[in-house]
Formats: sequence, C-alpha cells, structure tokens
Amino acid sequence: MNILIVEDEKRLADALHQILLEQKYMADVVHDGKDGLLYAESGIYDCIILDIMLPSMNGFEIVSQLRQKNITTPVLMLTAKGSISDKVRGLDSGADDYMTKPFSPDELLARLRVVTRRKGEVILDEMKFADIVLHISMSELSNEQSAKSIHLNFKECEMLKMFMARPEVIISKEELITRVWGYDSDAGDNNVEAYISFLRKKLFFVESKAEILSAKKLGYKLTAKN
Amino acid sequence: MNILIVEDEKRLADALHQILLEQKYMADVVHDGKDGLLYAESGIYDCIILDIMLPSMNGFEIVSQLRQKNITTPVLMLTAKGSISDKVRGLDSGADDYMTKPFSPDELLARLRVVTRRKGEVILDEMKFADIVLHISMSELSNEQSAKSIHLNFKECEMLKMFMARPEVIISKEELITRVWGYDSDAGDNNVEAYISFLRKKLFFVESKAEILSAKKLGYKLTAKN
DNA sequence: AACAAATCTTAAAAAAACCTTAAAGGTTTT
DNA sequence: AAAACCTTTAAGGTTTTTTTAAGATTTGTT
Repeated sequence: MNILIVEDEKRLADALHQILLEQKYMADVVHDGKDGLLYAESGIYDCIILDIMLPSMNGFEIVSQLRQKNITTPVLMLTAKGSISDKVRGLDSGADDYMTKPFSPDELLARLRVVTRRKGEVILDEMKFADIVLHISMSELSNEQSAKSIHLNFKECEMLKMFMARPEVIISKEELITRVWGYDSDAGDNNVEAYISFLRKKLFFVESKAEILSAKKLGYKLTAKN
Repeated sequence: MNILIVEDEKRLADALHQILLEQKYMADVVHDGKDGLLYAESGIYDCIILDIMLPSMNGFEIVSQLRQKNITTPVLMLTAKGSISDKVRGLDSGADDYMTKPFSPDELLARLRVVTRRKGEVILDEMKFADIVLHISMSELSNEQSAKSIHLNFKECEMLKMFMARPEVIISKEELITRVWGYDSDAGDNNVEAYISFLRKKLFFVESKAEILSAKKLGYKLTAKN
C-alpha cells in the first residue's frame, strides 16, 4: 500500500511517515503543493494525505485538479483549523475524509483503512515505462519483453519509483537523497552514485531498453534506448 | 543558478546576497522597483526575490507586469507585514511563494529550492533564437533546420543562456565571468575567450546561422547571419 | 605598413565528477 | 547461531570538464 504525504511541516511529515512505515505502508513525502500535485498525478498511490495550508498551492486546489483529471485516488485532508467551512470546502472539492490536527496515530490509521477500503478495487501497484514494469508491493522489476525479472531492495525501489514517476526528467542528486535517504540524512553523492550503479546493473540484467543517463552537475534521468 | 534580489533595505539586501553566495548561487542586487522590473525582464534569472515595499514601483506591480509579458521566472515575495491580505494579493498577482521578515537563512534556501526546482521541470526549458534551440535541462543545443544537435557542458550552457536571454545585446566579459564563474572567481578574460571559441565551434557544428560576434573592448553578442 | 593590443585557437595539464567494486557492519530471516 | 540480505563506505579507475599557456590571427592606430 502506497501513501503520498503532502505536508510542509517537516516534523509532522516525518511523524506521519514513521507511523505508516511501522504499519508496513510505503509512503512518499513531499513538502510543497505543486510537487504534491505532480506526484499525485502519477496515479500510483492508494491514498493521499493532504495538508490544506501548503506553499505554492493549497490542498483544495490540489484535490480539485486531481478530480478534474479523473484521478480518483482517495484523499484524506489534514488541517490545523477545525472550522466547518474548511470541512465543507474540503469535501466539496473532492476529498474523501477530513482530519483535524492534532490527531492520534490510531485515528490516522483508522481513517486510512476506511478510506482505502472504499476504493479497494482500483489500486495501482504497478508503474510502467518503456519495456519495464515495477511491481511496487513486491519490489520487483521486470521486463515484459524479455520476461526477466529481479528483486529490488528498498532503496533501489524508492529510487526507481522516482525515476518512473517522472521519466525523461532530470532528477538531482539532492532530490534523490532527500527522498530516498530522508531530508536530514548525511548521505553523500556517492551513495546516490552507488545505487544508480546497482539499478543500472539490474536494468541491464532484465535486458531493458530503459536506461539511467547522467547529466553532469545536474542529476540523472530515465530514458528509453532507440 | 542566478537570483535577482530586489530589496531597498541595503543591509537586508547584502545579507541575502551573502547567504546566496555561500550556497554557490549567483545573485544580482538592485534597490529600486523600476530597476527591478528592468532586470527581471531580461529573463536570465532562475528566481527573483522581491520585496513588496519599494521605491518607485511596488512588488505587486512588478510581478503582474512580468506575468503580463509572459515572463514566468519564479518570484519569491518578501515583506515585513505578515497579513493574509498581502499574501493573497501577492499570490494573486503571480508570485510563486511568499515569505515574511524576519526569516532564517535556512527558510530562505528551502523556499528557493522548492520554487526553483519547479522551474527546471516545466517552465523555461527551452530557449530559441534564429534557428537554434537550447534545451536547458538536457544541456543540448540543436538546430531546427539542420536537425543537428550537440551536447553542451555546464559552463557552455550557462554562457549560451546569457546570450539567448538577450540576443543582439553586447555582453561584457566581466558580466560573463561573474555570471558563469562567480563574482569572486579568479577567471580571466582568456577563460571567456576559450569558451566563446568552444561555443562557436558547436554553433558551427549544428550549422546554425546564429553566431557570436565580438565587439572589441566591449564584449560579445549573439546575432543571426543573413 | 608597422606596431601594439586584443582576440582566437588549440593542445595538454589539472581538476572535478562520476562509476564500479569489494568489503565491513548492520539487520532480518532461517 | 548461521545464513542471507541490505546499506554504507572507501578506494581506485574512468571519463568529462575546466584551466592554462603559447602561438597565431585579427583589429585599430599611428
């Protein structure tokens, strides 16, 4: 189960992340509204936990844009204000449930279960690009053509998810570090390089025509050969 | 990464400049609203940090004029007042984010990263002049007519960006140095000359009719033949 | 035309960025 | 307790980028 957390308060975001990880959910965290929309649009999430007050684009807008694009991922709205008008507005714009801060981990998990059970049928567990498929819950990378597949470990999988969510886009080492190792980690560039190397080896193993190219000083991107 | 600071309080402007330089951003500072608009219109900046209260033209006006001219450089608004109405007005007029004084260097840098990351993905990824196109995220120079293209390295790309942002305008070596090598670099004129030479070779390779002419003692400019 | 100054070009040296691998230290599973 | 697995780290190698310097060329001036 894949959750997207869109929350700019880093302490809260981390706490949420922690709670979810303990329950064996996978979670991605972004701290900014527009980024949130970008990630949400990928359609790979089973639920989006969405703060209302966000830099660059607020939660209401994000939900309505998602719904306009026919993306039906369940949304659990989060806010410090408990005013009725916010609640109404949130549900109006297309959110599925609403939770006021502060809340207990149990409350979060309960609401999460309710929200995700409802849409239980259309869960996207796969990301595709070129000839490869990433089976997220199984951490398995496979090639539809060659019928080869291989297991990815956690960090490899997180990293490949980022590339597959935004193929052809250069992603900086810094961004990779904050997403895969955490925003306050002391991982260095070499960590990224090592994992890029592991991923390349596995892409090669499954005989994919997808490859990770490096753009010096800028980062890496996923592309398809030919 | 190029930042324009438009801030009339000189002490604050200097402090901002310092913070940015430490993080290896390049920054230009102007203290007046109209100057700010003038500089911003050049389109060469990756972000504009803009005070609201300014002599001769306020921040709101600057942003809306920029947006009217289809200049989409991200704008980070700055103000002493933290009133909601200011915030709404700022975002309405086209700013991307908003920050109230006083703020910590970390907050500034965080917001800057968010605001500029977005740019790399969607906004301003291509610059065109005559028959050439510069794909910024790919660091690739190509010619639409001849269908030839070639990779540019980081400094070549930064330099060509400057020329393409202001075609037909003579840009001095000094300006090129401060932009591409940094304000405190010890790069000399010959470094610029060498890179001009590299760029010319690549323009020739893609068979472009765009060329870089030198204006003795003044600098260089980009023009189109015929 | 002769000179000086500025610019151009190029090759090679130096530096920076990147890649790969192996090994060590954790963790989890068997 | 052992085995299997995951992650980090560091070192050495490769490639790319940047600097440097020297000689050639152009330009403007006398």
